[in-house]
Amino acid sequence: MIDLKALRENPRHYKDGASRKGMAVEIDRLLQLDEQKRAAQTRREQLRAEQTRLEKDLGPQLGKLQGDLKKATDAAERAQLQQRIEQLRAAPASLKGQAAELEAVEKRLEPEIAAILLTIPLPPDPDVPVGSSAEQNVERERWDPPGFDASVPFAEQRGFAPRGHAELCRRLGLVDFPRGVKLSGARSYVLTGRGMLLHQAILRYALDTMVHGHGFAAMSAPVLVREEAMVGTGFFPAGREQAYHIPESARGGGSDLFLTGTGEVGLMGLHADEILDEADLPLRYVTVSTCFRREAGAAGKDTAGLYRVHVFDKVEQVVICRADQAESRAWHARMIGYVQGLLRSLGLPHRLLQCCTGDLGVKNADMIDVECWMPGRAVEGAPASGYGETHSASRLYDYQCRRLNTRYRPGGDAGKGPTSFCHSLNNTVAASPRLMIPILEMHQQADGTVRVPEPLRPYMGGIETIG
RNA sequence: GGAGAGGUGGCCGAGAGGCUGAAGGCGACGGUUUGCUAAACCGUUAUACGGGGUACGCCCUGUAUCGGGGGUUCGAAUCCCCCCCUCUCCGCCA
Repeated sequence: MIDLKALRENPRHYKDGASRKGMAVEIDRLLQLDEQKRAAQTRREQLRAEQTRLEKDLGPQLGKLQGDLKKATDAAERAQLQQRIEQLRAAPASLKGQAAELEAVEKRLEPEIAAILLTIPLPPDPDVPVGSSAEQNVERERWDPPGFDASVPFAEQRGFAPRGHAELCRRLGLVDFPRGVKLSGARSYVLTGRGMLLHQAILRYALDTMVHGHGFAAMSAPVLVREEAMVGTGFFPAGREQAYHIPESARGGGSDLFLTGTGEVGLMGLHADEILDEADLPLRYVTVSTCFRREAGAAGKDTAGLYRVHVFDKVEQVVICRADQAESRAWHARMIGYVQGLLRSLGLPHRLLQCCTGDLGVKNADMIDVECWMPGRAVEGAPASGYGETHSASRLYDYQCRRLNTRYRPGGDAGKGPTSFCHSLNNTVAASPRLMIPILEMHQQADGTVRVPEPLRPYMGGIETIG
């Protein structure tokens, strides 16, 4: 969520940001509603102050008059007293009535203001290239393992035509697609035997790297969350269609629940409505969680194999740091570096893509995607077609923490001084089975077997080859 | 699922229609004292939003907030209604 005060002061900045992201947004309408609401609020508060002042000296008077009324016996005197009481009561009552009307105005405006505010995107940073779609993303860096060149056809270098991962999985008995579909429909799969072991090895290796190599705290994160967590992390309302919805309220339960599409939701939700101690920052969390995605709107896309599935597991890293732009940027680079190190250790060619403004979501100021080379995806004559997205690193400034109401100050909750919203960042460490694709395809051998990358072997009982 | 207890500031804990943004204590912070530490003493100690000012550090001012929402009343932390949450015991279950 953006800062409404900042929007009031500089609407241009946010209009420009939205247009660079290619998002239509009702900023003028929002400002107009906000103006109306504040006018009503100011007036209402003045009336209320007046009412309280009146009541302060009216109370004793009323008490006295009511006492007199009780004692009075003469009918005329009683009537007169009665009338004075009515009079005294009339003034504050009228103020109260007016205030109530204004309050009704505010209450009518508030939901619309809040709804529009949630849709206003964080403006992209000035150094993010302007573009309208993923086509205009800019390649920033490329890495190939020694002795391999992803821009040269696989067959030329290795002496045999690569098999796609789906075929490798079937031939090696790593995945049972038909039974997955029988159980759960399209985009479902069953990892079997060494397929399951490879999947777990990837996850555990990635988790261990982050924890023991980079000092991140390992956490579990709920994957079934309330709507506030989805709104707070910025996935709702825009991405509502992507999430599985459990309508518990319709069954008499307290609140509806949603299955999360990434561990980021659980990790970031952890500190919603908290005031953190500045001394504890940055918080560095890593989780491994099952991710659920409806893939609405992706019908017909990547239907075969393990690339686009409804359920997968992901190791996700999240950093919550002080509200400092330079620090945010430094963490972004570092978090990407961790992934580069991981992919190198697995011998996977990959590249970094600077996402253009049109490819950013509402919540990020900047996003770098990492794509791994998947020989099976490469189309003849177009080497870049072989890259498939495996990671995405977002820099969000305070957009997410403002929505989540995650703040910090020296001394934390019990501390003194003004609070600030934290900055947050997130990046994939490893998503599997998608990451199995480049691993299987890159490390396949002429005989149809697959060499297990060395770092994964300890997690697979020491085996060197799947075959 | 059944029965009971309870939600007040950073924490503990009073208050039972106006003088209560809320006693007292703890903690934290600032100061006095001190060779150092401790103790003692004095002081400060919420947040959000609106309006005004600003040397952009804040300052002044209004409103709201005692789990949430509604109601009674001239006036509600306090009375009434609804909801939510936490805890304890029993049952069921991984």
